[in-house]
Amino acid sequence: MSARTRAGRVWLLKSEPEVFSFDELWRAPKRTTSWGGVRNYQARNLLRDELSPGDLVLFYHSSSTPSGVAGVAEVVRGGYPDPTQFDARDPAHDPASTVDEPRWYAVDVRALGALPRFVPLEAMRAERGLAGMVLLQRGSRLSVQPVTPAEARIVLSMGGWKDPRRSP
DNA sequence: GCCAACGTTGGC
DNA sequence: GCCAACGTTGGC
Repeated sequence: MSARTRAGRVWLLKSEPEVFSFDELWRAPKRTTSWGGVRNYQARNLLRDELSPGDLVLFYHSSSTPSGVAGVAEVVRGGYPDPTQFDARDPAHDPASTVDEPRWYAVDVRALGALPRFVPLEAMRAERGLAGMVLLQRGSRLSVQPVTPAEARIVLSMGGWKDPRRSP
């Protein structure tokens, strides 16, 4: 494993760029956002239990032309109750959820940088080393996905990524 | 816009 | 607990 990913694991987070793009994260205060509104139990479990500060994030643009990995971010705060579930005006409001027993979780994510080269889905499909990626599995829809270190190295290399956290 | 794949809901 | 119906995701 490279030093780049030594400190933590790597995740792929999907977002529709028309709803929230990597560029919007880049321009956000502190380049940070609360990653919430996820209403799938498998993804919820990952947000709540697995994503940890320092973990790397591949920011994937879905339902887009083309779809693909647009940028790199990092987790800066691990799972905490997703505030949107308590907000009656939020589309992700969940009336069945209570503060004492929250059902949904969010993490905070900070942009590290756009990939010098956008990595389209099609290019990832063509890469033998990425054949096992959750993203590329038939019917895969999970919006929070684990990425292996080897897969991350390939995607980051395709994108021309140099980790600013490691640069002299 | 189409539709395959998947997750959730709710009747029984 | 089963499973049909329905809603959503997301590539094309």
